[in-house]
Amino acid sequence: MRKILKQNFFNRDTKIVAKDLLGKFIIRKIGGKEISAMITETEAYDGPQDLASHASKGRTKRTDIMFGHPGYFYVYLCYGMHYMLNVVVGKKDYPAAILIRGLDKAVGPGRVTKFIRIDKKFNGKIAIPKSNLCFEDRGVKIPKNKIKKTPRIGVDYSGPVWSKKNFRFVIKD
DNA sequence: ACGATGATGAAC
DNA sequence: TTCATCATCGTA
Repeated sequence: MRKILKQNFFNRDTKIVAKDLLGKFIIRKIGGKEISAMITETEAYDGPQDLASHASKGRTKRTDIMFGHPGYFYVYLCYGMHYMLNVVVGKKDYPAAILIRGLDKAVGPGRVTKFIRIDKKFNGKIAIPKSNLCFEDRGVKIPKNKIKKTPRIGVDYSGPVWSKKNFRFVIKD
């Protein structure tokens, strides 16, 4: 019996969900085949005040998805060549999302989307079992002392407060 | 160390 | 309509 993560998994505190996603598997169905990999690195983008988050610009056509219901994907193009895969968390009207930065088979957010073949068509889609992109709990538990917290990558522009927050979560080793 | 490459948001 | 900027990566 497979345990695909339900929408309520994402309707919790951003940092808790970011930590809990470590050790979970991302499932990508292409045709009859399935690609899966364990999540090893995440980053939290939490709330309208977070200057590193696109949502700090307010509600725009781009950020609208982050203000919506949890469990939806936010995918956008960065540096003109890499798609970033995020999943929206928290209750409706509270803008927050988690960036999937690394898998056991692909390290770096641009490589992640290349590896599981994500593009902007996934923006606004929901992570449910029948979707061709969702998350699964395979019973892997990551003990607390195996989780490393660090500042987020590539967000120096967000100022001394937000760029220094330990919102990045990595499995050690 | 740096260039590729395009969507976004803000200013004009 | 134009402009600076960017949640990165591969090559050097």
